[in-house]
Amino acid sequence: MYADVLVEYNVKTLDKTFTYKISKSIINILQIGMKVKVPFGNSYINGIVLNIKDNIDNIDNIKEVKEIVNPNLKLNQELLEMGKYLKKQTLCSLISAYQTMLPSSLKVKNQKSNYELYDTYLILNKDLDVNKYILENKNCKAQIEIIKTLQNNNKLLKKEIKSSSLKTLINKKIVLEEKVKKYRLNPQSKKVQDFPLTKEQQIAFETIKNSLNKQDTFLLYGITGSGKTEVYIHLIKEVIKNNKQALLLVPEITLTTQLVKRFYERFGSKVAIFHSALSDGEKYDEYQKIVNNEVDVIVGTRSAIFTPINNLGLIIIDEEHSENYKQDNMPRYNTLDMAKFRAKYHHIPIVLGSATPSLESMARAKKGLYKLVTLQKRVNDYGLPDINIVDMKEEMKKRHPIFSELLIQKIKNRLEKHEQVIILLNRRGYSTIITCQNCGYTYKCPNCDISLTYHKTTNNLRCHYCGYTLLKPDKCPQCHEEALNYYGLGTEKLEKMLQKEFSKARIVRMDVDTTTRKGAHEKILADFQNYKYDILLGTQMISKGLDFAKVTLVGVINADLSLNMPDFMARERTFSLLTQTSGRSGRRKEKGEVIIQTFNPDNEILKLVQNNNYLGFYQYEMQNRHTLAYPPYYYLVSIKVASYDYEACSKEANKIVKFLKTNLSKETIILGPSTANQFRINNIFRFQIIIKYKKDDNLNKAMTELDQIYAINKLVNLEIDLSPYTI
DNA sequence: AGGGCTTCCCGA
DNA sequence: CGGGAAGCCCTC
Repeated sequence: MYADVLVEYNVKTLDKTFTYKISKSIINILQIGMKVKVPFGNSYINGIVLNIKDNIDNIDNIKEVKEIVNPNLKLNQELLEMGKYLKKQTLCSLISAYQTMLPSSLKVKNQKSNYELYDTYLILNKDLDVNKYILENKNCKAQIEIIKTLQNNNKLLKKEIKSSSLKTLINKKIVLEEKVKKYRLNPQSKKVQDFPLTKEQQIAFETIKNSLNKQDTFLLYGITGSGKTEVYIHLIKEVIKNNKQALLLVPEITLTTQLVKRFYERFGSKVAIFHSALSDGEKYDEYQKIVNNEVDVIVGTRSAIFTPINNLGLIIIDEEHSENYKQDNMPRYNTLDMAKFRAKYHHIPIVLGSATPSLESMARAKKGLYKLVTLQKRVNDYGLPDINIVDMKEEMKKRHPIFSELLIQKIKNRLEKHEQVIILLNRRGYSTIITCQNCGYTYKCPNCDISLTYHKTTNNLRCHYCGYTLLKPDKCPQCHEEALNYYGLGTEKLEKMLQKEFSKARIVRMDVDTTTRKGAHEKILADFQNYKYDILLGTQMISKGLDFAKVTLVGVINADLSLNMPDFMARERTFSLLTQTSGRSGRRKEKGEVIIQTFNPDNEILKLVQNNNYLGFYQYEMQNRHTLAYPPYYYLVSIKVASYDYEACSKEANKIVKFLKTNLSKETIILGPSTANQFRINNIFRFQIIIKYKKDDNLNKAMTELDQIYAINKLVNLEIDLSPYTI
């Protein structure tokens, strides 16, 4: 018998299997999907068995596979196939596909295999006469004490007994040690009351429930506070009734502490959680729980889509519009693609939930490819907050450059009433955008309709899509004032200013800088929940999924920041961000309020946010996308050409465009090469080529070919993204 | 010629 | 990826 083994090295030239003779010692236990240690070159490395066969074409000097690394764990048939699909979707090597799918404790390269944790218990040896031993050792008081305690308790944790006499008893086999496998996370369920579903929720639940054995995709469009989670919970209970498991994906688990807590309360030890903030050991444990069918529900971030759930019954992707579902390094997979693979494999439905569905999902729902289920009301008929838009151009004149009069007055009011406030300042990314402080004008590319980015080194404005360049002007072309300004206010500075304005307020800041330590998110949110703070200030990480009863005011500082990001998705992101953030306000009886500060009060997107008009936004933005040939009307591919050699980089990028023009279909649009968004990082230059296509039968072949050609090129490196979220 | 350093090639 | 072979330069 022979085994085809995929080896651990992630190199394009080794993206194939090697055949080994299976040693007699493991021939009865070796299975496809197992991790093995094999001789390779002149050392030993790990690999995965992809195939077992009886005969081979003659290979000289065939070597033997003798050792299985961890016989308890293997990639099952579904995961093996999903890896191949992942490779096809992202053009990565098969081994890196499998590496991505496995938690770090189980990665192919990993030599350490023992992550199991045990509790050691002590019990009396029943085969020996303990009383006789006591009589014979009357002087050993400490020993007798231990024996007495054990007689009374039957079983004791070893670490509870500190006495050194224990060792003697263990050596004499009077006391035996018993190891019991232990999990690092042991959630307890609580008796909680089920909320009765509202009419809308009931209809949503029934609709999806009727498809539980079908391969349908649902778009659950429910406004903020409409109780989507409760619908999920009811569906999951239904799945469990059918003896199947449910997978609930969330964009960022550290921000969904509240959700996990809710699931722990309902389902207790039947929940496994899976996300990158877990330690290797914790991940290993949770993985084991899943492999051994010990859980009913898996809650996790995008990597949880690869967990070996044997009897999957439902996949829910919450906040489906979130960019976190796309992995932004190799392999650049899209979680929804993987979910669709699994849904097909298990013949089960997918539920996509959001208050602001992505245009793509909504377009598919409208086309009938997805089934649309809507929740239009907040539970208990709590109203949506009132949204005010404040014109900061006016405030500037009144010398209120950061906090408008209205916002200051409303915050004061909340502090007096002992209610809470959330302040959002979305300073993300580092592109510097020029805005006119007098009239709100921002520079846009005439070809691509995205904001131009200021480059200090060359003193010009540039379009990162097509390469359009403009020398930096002194005056605003619209109002001719010298009021062009670069934005650079961050949360840290804002915190200080806020504290100065409200000296007595208790303020907490939540952004990347304050949340790097493990558990920091949880602590900030718990403290805010327990009213240890009056104001929570943060970046977009405070926008999603939070539910605080006392928050009745949300303030958005500088909404223009995200609106003017140089990206065709900027409008969609802004609408979603502002709608989601607004949704944090007034989630109980007290009416909520939102204040959005902007230099563009007439902006269409902001007006749509103000009126809670998602469908209006959908129509408006679909029109834009149609005109400018962006998704969902066109699919995109992004190719980044990177090299430390500027000349080579530019030359190859042009060669690639030529290659694409001859190899892709005539209808496909090829843009570039232009300089990539981050043109020069660590002295590596990056050019970008963008492909827009509707249907191109040649695309896959051309991309694979390109990838092959550049796999061996050491001077130039290609980063191909077949489903970019951002370009 | 032979040592030392870089590049190339290949793995079952 | 990583070890060994081949290729290449340099020296006393």
